Amino acid sequence: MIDANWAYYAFDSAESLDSYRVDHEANGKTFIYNHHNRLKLDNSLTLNADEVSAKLKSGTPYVIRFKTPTNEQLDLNDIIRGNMTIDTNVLDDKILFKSDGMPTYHLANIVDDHLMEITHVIRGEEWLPSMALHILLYRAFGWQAPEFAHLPLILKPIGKGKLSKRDGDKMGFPVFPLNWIDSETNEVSLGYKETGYFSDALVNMLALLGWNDGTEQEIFSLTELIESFDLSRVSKSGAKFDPEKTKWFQHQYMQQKTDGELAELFLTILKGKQAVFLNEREKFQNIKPSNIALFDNFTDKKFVTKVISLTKERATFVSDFWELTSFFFVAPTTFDEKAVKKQWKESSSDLMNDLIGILNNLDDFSSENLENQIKIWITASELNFGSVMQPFRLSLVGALKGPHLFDIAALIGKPETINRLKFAIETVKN
RNA sequence: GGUCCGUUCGUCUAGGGGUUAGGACGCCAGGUUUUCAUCCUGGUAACAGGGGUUCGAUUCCCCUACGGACUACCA
Repeated sequence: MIDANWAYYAFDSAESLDSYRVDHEANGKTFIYNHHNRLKLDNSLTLNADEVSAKLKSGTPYVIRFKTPTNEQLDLNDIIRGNMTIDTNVLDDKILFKSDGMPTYHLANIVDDHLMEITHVIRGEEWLPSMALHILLYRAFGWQAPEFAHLPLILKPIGKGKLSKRDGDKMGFPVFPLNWIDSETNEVSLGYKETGYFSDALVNMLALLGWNDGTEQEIFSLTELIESFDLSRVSKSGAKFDPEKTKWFQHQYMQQKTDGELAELFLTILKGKQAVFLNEREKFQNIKPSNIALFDNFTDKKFVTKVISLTKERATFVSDFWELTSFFFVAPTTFDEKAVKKQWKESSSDLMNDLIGILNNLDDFSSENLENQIKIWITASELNFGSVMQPFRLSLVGALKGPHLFDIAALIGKPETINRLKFAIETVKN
């Protein structure tokens, strides 16, 4: 490039350039190393050949700068932004080769991409100002330039500027795909994977951030994305990142997974939970003998799959399942105080005793039959539905939450259901 | 400061010379439900401002404002 007059040696020291910058600034001007002043500076354009080779021989530090052409309106085409024109006179003579013998990004990038036969350069908008230089570099080498697409930036959810790792740490959402550990502070920034996001949900969210296919479809499988994604439909402006919408995507993908797939994932969490309870087995045994029988459920894929089917729709992450389903595996040992106060009336113990009587006589403990029989009893006894169901739920779950109560009873089975009712009658005092 | 890019509900966006300016997230209300959720239905809410061009502008052009990027011997 030097031989072809596309570049030149520059011997200016960092200090001298700095002082030029300071000088210019003091006069309200901006110092740019380009055609404006390259002929007044210390380089191979101003020095004669002998002086240059003397400097080089003596080991004087040098860089190699690009000799930006002058007085040209450069037509640039970006797949996303369309046509732009840049006046080459405003460009500076970028350093191509550093004094440490290493190329700068600009040189390395062009050479590397050319050698790798890159056809499309797709990168962040922060590179847009460098595009003119890169096009010029391709021209200088006599290489055909690839196509360019400058993607809009992802911005902070609140406040100004582009999204940074720090924002995620502050506001409690991941920024990186995987955990990232700061090598200096050892601080860990949680990644999407570790937080529990499915990769296809994350990809879908990212794809829709600044792009859509023109229809109202928002959920795209990877295959659909490959089919319909089109750079020319990417929007030009930056997009504020929305953690809530990201969660919504994750929830959608959660619902698409089969109960079996989710059970498989939950099973690994359950293994750890089971270990905890096994460690406390003795203490636990004193409180609730009935729990021992349930330990098998921790590893029973069929059982876990059913549990998932009852609770999937309310889960966003696999890690939500324990909170949602722990009562399927461990009987409640305590009862939500507020709920007890509100729903466990004076008559509740007697009602639950009566309920035990009804349940004892049931051979068919399916959810449907339970529901039918209990409703018949409630109607016949002229009871209030809630006055039975609320203490019943409290007994089985320990709180006023969870899926259809008869499904819960059917799944944990008759002996366990009755055990829990008995325990509640003994324990809950109002 | 300079150069470049951008600007439709709070957010992500569709649209594009004549539209009731559409969808999604969020929020609010109602419904479903024995509970908490989920879910369903409905509602809220936008063309940055000013000039042109035009019969007509949110859409095209210009200016301003605002936002963003870059402005290193980092990438």
